[in-house]
Amino acid sequence: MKKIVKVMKALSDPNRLRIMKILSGKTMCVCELQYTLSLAQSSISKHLKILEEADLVSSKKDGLWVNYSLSDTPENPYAKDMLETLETWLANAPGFDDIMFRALTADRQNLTRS
Amino acid sequence: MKKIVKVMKALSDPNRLRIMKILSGKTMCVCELQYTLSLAQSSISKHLKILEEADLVSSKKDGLWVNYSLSDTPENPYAKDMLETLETWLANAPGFDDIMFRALTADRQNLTRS
DNA sequence: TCACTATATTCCTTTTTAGCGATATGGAGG
DNA sequence: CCTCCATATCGCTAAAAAGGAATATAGTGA
Repeated sequence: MKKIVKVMKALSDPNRLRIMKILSGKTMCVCELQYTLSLAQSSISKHLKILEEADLVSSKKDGLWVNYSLSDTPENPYAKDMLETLETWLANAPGFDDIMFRALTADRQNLTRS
Repeated sequence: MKKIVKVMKALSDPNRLRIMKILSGKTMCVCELQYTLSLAQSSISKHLKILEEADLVSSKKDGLWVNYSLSDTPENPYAKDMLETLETWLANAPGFDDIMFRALTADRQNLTRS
């Protein structure tokens, strides 16, 4: 039951749903999500941690960057079910257009000083 | 997207999940839920309101009592999906034994002064 | 080793939520 | 109309969650 709560809580925040929607389209690093959502970097990191602890998202280091994507093989069965459900929901739900448009121009190369 | 958040938020609280579990077994009035969950009456009412506004639960007056049950024909499609999902989840999830036992002895006749 | 960069963590503030007691509402019966 | 009861709502307090700025961490390249 604790696990159900964890997954539901993770999905009950608009910005985290936006992250799920974005990641359903492509893998992104923290800075790209930060740009897309116009949130502070620490806020993005915190949201990602909550999603990762709910087993909805997984991360993989790539040098300095950390790439986040939807969890491919979630151990938490509730997360697994919700990932399937979200696939349908987020594909059709309104209210994501502006974010998805912004996501198109999020490119770590341009967001970086190097 | 607002509607998704509403449904997820409604399901991200342990006591509201307990209510969903109990109502999946039988229709109950507020005082029976209050007895089963050992919460203040006002707290139960508030939880039920949140669940009802998410379209997960519906109510029907019966004299002085108000009977609550799982929403039979939810208008909110996300609520509909989650009701199906919860049917499986709650049937198997651990952590509800004590509550379900208490629910067995919840009877409005014994909880009432009349 | 040093400087630099992306991300994680900490600290603090503001907002939201859960809980309770007290009061309000509305139906039932005298 | 008046009283009683089940439930809903209000007002408040305490705890949790979201947000940002600042700092810590860890990888990279010189």
